[in-house]
Amino acid sequence: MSTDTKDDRSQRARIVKTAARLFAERGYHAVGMTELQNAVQLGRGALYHHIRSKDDLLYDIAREYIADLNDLAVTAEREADPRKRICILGHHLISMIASHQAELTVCFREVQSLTDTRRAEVLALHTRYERVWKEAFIAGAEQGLFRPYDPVVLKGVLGMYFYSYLWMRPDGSLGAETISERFNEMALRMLALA
Amino acid sequence: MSTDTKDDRSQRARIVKTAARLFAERGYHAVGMTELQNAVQLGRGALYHHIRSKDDLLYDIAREYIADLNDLAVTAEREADPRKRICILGHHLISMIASHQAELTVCFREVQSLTDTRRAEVLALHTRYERVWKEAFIAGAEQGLFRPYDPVVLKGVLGMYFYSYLWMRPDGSLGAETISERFNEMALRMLALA
DNA sequence: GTAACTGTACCGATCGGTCGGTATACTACG
DNA sequence: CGTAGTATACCGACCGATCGGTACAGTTAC
Repeated sequence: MSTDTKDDRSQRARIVKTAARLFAERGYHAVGMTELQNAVQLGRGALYHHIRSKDDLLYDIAREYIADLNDLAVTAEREADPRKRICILGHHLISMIASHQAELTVCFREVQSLTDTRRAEVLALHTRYERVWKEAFIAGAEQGLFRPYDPVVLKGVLGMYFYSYLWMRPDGSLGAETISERFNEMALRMLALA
Repeated sequence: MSTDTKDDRSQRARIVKTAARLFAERGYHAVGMTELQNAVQLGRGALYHHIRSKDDLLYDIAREYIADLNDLAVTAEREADPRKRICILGHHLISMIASHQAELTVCFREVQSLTDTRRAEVLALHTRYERVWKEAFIAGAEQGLFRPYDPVVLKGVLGMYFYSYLWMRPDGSLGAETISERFNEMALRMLALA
């Protein structure tokens, strides 16, 4: 009784979290609804009482976390110094990956599994996020702090950060702080004038 | 008649190539054998005359291309100068991704879809490949050319290169030469002594 | 009562894979 | 020459299992 007033929302959150973990571990199409229902210890009917469809589950995960990343990016844009802005963006990104690795793994790796319309929507959010980085690079170049803007440099820097979702371990000896500090330093090296 | 002597091997190669493309585009589990048989314009029986199973198809692709990468890495190890060795490794990696993007996408993204034994085997090849890079970093550090070895730097550099399988476009304006040259320069910056 | 929550039995569709059988080409034997 | 034998390439029907999703009755909380 005491634990039952929050049921609906908390059950749904539990389902989404578990789904994200399973999708990240084994891939969206490899995970069946039977497997998910066993993981959350719910019958088929109960499971579908809380969610609309498997596709919606994926959509919700992929959309929410790239949207969160964009929200953080907006706050970074207030920083005028391009170097500091890069560091804030990098710190936010690594922190998000560290604290929501499964969800961001789904976000990065399973976009292709979304239906056409939804994939386009989520990809637009990815593009928007990348644009914030790009504009920081351009601002730095215009102020004479960075080398002239080069899309290859942008992709390289983003690759360095993004790829961490594949190797970072939440219980590993390397904390998010350590990683983001070193990555930020490397990013600034990559951007520095020759 | 005139085209039929080479059938078996070339048909199989065609199937593997098509499968790699489909797996890269939509994911291993999302691609059905019916879709593959339509793509190669063969009946079900004919398809299974050339391959043993869907899993074998994935295994063959994932194994062959990471093995090729390792073969190239072995030749790079002959280079004594760590800086040049990095450049050779980077050039080979980007060239391989550019020329076999679909296969390497499968190789990087679909390892998880392999059965346990095979996944372990392929992952061992990935580890071996990464070790070649690591040893180049360590050699450079020992010779006083690079900063002391740091696993975060290794992951960052590898992320920069690897991530290109997601954004590189074979018909794009950026050639493999351009990309690897700039990435190599950035990698050396990341490794340079402070 | 009623509205939220849950389990079970079930649906059509699709999954990877196998089956018996056919067409064609090459070889061997007379 | 003919013809029987063998191997390869191929087809489409079909298999049991599982897929995502639904219907509905039962239970619980207020």
